[in-house]
Amino acid sequence: MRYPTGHKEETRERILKAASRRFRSRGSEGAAIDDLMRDLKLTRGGFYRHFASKEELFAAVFDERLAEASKRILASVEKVPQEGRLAAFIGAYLSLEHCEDAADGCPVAALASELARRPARSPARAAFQRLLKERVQRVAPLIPGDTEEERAAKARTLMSGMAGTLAVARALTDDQARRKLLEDSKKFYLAALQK
Amino acid sequence: MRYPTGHKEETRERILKAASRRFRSRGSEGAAIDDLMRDLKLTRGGFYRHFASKEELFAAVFDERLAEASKRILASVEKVPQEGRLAAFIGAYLSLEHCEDAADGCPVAALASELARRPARSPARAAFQRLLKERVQRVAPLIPGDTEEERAAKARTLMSGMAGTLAVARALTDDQARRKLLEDSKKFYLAALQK
DNA sequence: TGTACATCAGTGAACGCGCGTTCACTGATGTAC
DNA sequence: TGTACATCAGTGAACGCGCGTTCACTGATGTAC
Repeated sequence: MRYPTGHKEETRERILKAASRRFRSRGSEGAAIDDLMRDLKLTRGGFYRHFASKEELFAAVFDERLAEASKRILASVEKVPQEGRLAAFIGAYLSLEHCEDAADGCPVAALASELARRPARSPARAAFQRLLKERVQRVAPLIPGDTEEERAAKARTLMSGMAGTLAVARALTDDQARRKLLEDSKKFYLAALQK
Repeated sequence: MRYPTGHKEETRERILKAASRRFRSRGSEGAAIDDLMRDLKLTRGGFYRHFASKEELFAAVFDERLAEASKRILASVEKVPQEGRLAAFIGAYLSLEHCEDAADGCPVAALASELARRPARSPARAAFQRLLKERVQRVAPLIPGDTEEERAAKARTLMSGMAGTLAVARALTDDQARRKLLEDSKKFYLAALQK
């Protein structure tokens, strides 16, 4: 069948979107191409018209799709008046909803330790580093600090730290303990970052 | 062959030790039983005289082996005079050596996000939760705070946060950026926890 | 304007490999008599 | 004390399954003439 103009690009986007959810909720090894394509009402063979390999898809997801994930949470923060933005960001990141929704949540919390096991020169890691850098630029302005460098340093610590807290919270089996860890950490980071 | 008394127990310990290293450096899916046993000069079949399944091994590793991993870093801290212990702990945890040695390092940093994907009632997650609890008890006394509950809460936030920072540092490709993240985070946590 | 051919996203069977798990077997030593 | 049998940690071939990847094929539409 010959498909309308833009059809291929559209399919590619659908694959990326579904893959970015699957990778975050199941890890890169837990997300099978067969399942992924079936969700989109396609079959496995068609996948290779869009990506040369699963690993290429993984890198593309970081490059083209996951930047958006961080934008969503930050966009909601920007509606809040300046003084409340840091609290809003921390509150949203360490919220129970974010904790329960890994598929649409932060890729750092879901995939950082997996990325560390990939070869240092892998495209996925390069894309991950770009994603982090962009985030720092967006988060740093929310943080009090005398120099831009100080704000950026604190933004990096905050983001990597909260990602760890979220990952641990997700691994806990006791719901009470999970809520408590999230709440205590919110307070801790907010107090530590406000002068 | 009939083996000397205690031989089986000894083999079991060797498997646990090797597995705990492999799981931390490669993740639970990246560590194959065949490779694991070959490292010990044994063959795959023998594995099942010690564990009913790979998943059982995974849980046993958390239960019997990884508690020790945290003891090592904390034991070195206890040689330091009381006032310097928190700084020593944070410094050791966020050290470049720990960052470069995932195999012998903190299991939370290496495996938390993977654990979150296992069924909530899995033995591995239960064992993980016990491990965390024990760590909190050991770390809390290092932290200033008026009540025991306050110290424990801060210990939980500190440990999960540093685990995230370590995981992100390991995923970075730029060595300069890695050192900087570790150093900045050390300063941040220390400043935030000292009254 | 009509006909023949080219295009190419998607299909689905098949391949190959890795890996968890099973199982009949081994053989040195312990135990029963 | 010597002999026959039981034990059981470890062996390695084999099984089965999941999954990434390949490939000959399809067929509606675009293009060349």
